[in-house]
Amino acid sequence: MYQINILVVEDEEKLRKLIKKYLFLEGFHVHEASNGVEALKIFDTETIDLVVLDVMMPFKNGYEVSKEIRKTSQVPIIMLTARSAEDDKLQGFDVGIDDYVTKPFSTRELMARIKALLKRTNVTSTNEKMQFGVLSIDTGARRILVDGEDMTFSPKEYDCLMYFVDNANQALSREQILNRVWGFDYFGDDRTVDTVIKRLRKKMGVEGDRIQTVRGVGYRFEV
Amino acid sequence: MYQINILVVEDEEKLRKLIKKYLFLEGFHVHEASNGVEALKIFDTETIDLVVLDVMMPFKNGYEVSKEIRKTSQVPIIMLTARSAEDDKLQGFDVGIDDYVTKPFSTRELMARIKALLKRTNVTSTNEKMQFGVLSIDTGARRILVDGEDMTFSPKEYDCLMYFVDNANQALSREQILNRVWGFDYFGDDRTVDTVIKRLRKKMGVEGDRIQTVRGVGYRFEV
DNA sequence: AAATTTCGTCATAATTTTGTCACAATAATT
DNA sequence: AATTATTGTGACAAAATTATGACGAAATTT
Repeated sequence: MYQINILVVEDEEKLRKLIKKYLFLEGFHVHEASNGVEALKIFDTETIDLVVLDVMMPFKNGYEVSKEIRKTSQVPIIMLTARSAEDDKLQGFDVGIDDYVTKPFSTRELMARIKALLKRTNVTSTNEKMQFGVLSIDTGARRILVDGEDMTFSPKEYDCLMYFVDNANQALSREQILNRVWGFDYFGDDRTVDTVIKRLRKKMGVEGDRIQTVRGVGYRFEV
Repeated sequence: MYQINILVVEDEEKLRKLIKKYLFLEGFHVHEASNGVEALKIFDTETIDLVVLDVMMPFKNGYEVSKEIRKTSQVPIIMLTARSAEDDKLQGFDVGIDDYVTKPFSTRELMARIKALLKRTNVTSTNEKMQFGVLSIDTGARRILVDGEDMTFSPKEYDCLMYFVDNANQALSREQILNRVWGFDYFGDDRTVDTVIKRLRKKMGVEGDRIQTVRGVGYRFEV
């Protein structure tokens, strides 16, 4: 079963570990960050389904982090606030926070809020098996069959294909692809994408031309 | 068939006998202790697979007992708490409690929790005999034959393989493996997993390449 | 207490992935 | 048709990741 990925951003280690443990017991896959910079880094490199974010943190506070995240993503965010001060909440909803939990909170409450938010945002943990012509994708196994043959896709190739599949029939610019697959702090050339596309098409065999070139823009995966 | 041994530590005799009865009906072998000192004594002399531990007990309370146990063992522990007070839980996870049941509880709930925890910690009672090519696994005897030859797997190797078998055809990240096999609070390097995989593959002989490397992620046991 | 086994880390080797470049091919524009 | 812009592709070296053997510490057994 595919696990839901939750990023916990909390500088206080003890609390972070505690939250992690509870989330783990609930079957979630947990990523940890002890500060904002680390959080953004993880967020860019991992597929995160929900973020639990402490407001009060050294260097980069919760609002700044969420503002950064919101530049590229609509991932659900739950904020942990120390006080129940209303102005905190107001400020938070402004920068796109989805829900709040006020410290001190019970873990039960936090779990309930997380589950509710996941439900609200339709995040599901399905071990999907998809089929496109002779192309079979098993996300749980992270395995792809082409014509029944097990085909090894490199991480970049796999992530790229997943991005295409998630956004089938949509023209995706090289920049979009770079942001999502490489992370927004990637500095290389636009045309790196072309090379990965080349390799993808080759490995996908006859299904390779599901990846259509959208001249002047980027590519599109057709279903 | 090998029976799972459960130690029930509860000073109130009536409740203890009740729990014992239900556990017995579920096919478990039950050891009883009415106080902490007795519990530790039994724990040292018997092979115990799981402990059900009441918090409130005269002389030595549940936390003290679990702290003692944790000095030498990672056996799963379920705590019975009188109140649902969260601070109880916080304290408990600190001393290594795996799960909680709040009084009053239904026996059905307790049984469910126990079974879930046993599953989570890979304690199995079934005298299952599995076969993967020339690899035979007898979980009851905790024995593995490779090509008919009895092969000794170290605890880590065995646990790791069991985790793989339970999650066959699933890509498992190093972190997931660490969490399950090493325990949640393990602090070492990710790549410790690699070393165990190396040893596993070697001992598994020709079946060794059932453990596939999933680049950028971890490993997958293929059936 | 001694012997044995297990375990984690490290260094190094082997392998795979990845980005870039140069040039070819193709499409769009003049 | 020629020119220009954009994309396709093979080759290659650097970078990243994984495999593996060795070693000593820790744990377990004798």
